[in-house]
Amino acid sequence: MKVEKISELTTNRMSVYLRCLNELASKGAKTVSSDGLAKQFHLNSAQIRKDLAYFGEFGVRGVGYYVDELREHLKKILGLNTEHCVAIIGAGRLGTALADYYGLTQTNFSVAAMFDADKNKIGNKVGDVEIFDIRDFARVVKKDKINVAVIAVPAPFAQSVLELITKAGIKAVLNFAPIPLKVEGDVKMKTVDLTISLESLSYFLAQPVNSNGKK
Amino acid sequence: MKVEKISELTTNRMSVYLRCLNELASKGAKTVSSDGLAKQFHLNSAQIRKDLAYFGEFGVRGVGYYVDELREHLKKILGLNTEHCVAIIGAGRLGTALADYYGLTQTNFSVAAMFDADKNKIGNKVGDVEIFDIRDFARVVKKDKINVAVIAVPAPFAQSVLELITKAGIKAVLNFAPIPLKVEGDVKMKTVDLTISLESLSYFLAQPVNSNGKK
DNA sequence: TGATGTGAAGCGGTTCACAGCC
DNA sequence: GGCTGTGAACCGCTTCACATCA
Repeated sequence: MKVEKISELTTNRMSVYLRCLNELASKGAKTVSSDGLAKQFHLNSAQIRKDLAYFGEFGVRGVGYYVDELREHLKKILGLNTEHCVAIIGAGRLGTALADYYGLTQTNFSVAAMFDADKNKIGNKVGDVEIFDIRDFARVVKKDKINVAVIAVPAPFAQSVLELITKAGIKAVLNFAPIPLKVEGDVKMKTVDLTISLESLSYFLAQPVNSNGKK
Repeated sequence: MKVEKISELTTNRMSVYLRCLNELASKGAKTVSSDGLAKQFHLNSAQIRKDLAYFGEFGVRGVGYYVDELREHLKKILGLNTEHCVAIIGAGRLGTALADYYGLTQTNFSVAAMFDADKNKIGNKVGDVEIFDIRDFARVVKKDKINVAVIAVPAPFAQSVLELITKAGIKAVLNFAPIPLKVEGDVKMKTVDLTISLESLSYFLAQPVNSNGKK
């Protein structure tokens, strides 16, 4: 185990490993080797070992990893042993879909509040989640101990929403607005940009295919 | 201009550049330098030049790039000069939200059909888009000339849906199922995994913050 | 023997720095 | 003078290969 900076690529994979282990556990597996994991889930065994080794020596030589034990380690590493309270800013189609999506599938994240500027939406509920006036953002964040924000507003409003989020002291942001945003200070933002994904697929479709069927 | 393999990171950025140029054009800019682009949108000027140079010599030394001209080049490179027909598989919350999302914002993509296995949903419409029986997939794909598929079904069904898509001859897939999928043959798949994004944010939140406010 | 943990090699992408051109 | 296009340097991630240990 080394004390060095962990790359985001590694933390992303940690999340994948946890998912794989959950599946193995549900099938009753007690131990698994890095090679076994790699084969089943199309991963690279050396990478699995290296990623895990950043955080500790979880394996047993000649045996592999104990599934349940490693799951617990991963949950702790990923901070999934504590509950996260999520605010969704933007109660349009995307925002409301996300409200349900997280609520249903993610046990460690719960959507505590939604926000919008549209008077017709304020006060309504999406499932159990109330839509608040965006002007009450800081107050509600504080009251409900919200520590994750999701930006689901149209692109032109995204930067100012991000600043609002930053001012409220939230450190983790998931952004769906298709626009480069400037992040200030000690805030982590992840952007999910569907336009980029689609246009990149479009690029692929526009390429001539070789005779062997590969690019 | 070199003849070499273009990385996906580059094509992703091409999409970003196009967006930036669209914004500049709407503000009436006629020319822009790589440095100007970089400064305004928090990019790297050398990378912009290098990315563009993979596809041609679009710039003029001492001047920069002509905005409208470069936009046209980028659209053509990204295959955005032709219409793409999209099928969404899974008419749940996410699928229906996406149906509207694309229809509203993306001019070169149009959602032609949705699919589900739930008899109660089949025949209904989301906006203008009809929900078909998943068993009619191949037929509808052929009839409507669908060339992009979106997987918005629960994880356990995703692999078999992907195989259905592949069999129907579709080459571009956008996957929202949080699970590693095995892609066969000449198919390009992009995965948008919200669980990974969230858990990676959770990891960040779990880290101790240094006194200088940086990691 | 079998699988981990890890130094070293390999590879790909980013950034630098400058020659070349308008 | 200003900005592009690009070889070279740099950097970080991935993969290999093996010493190490149960």
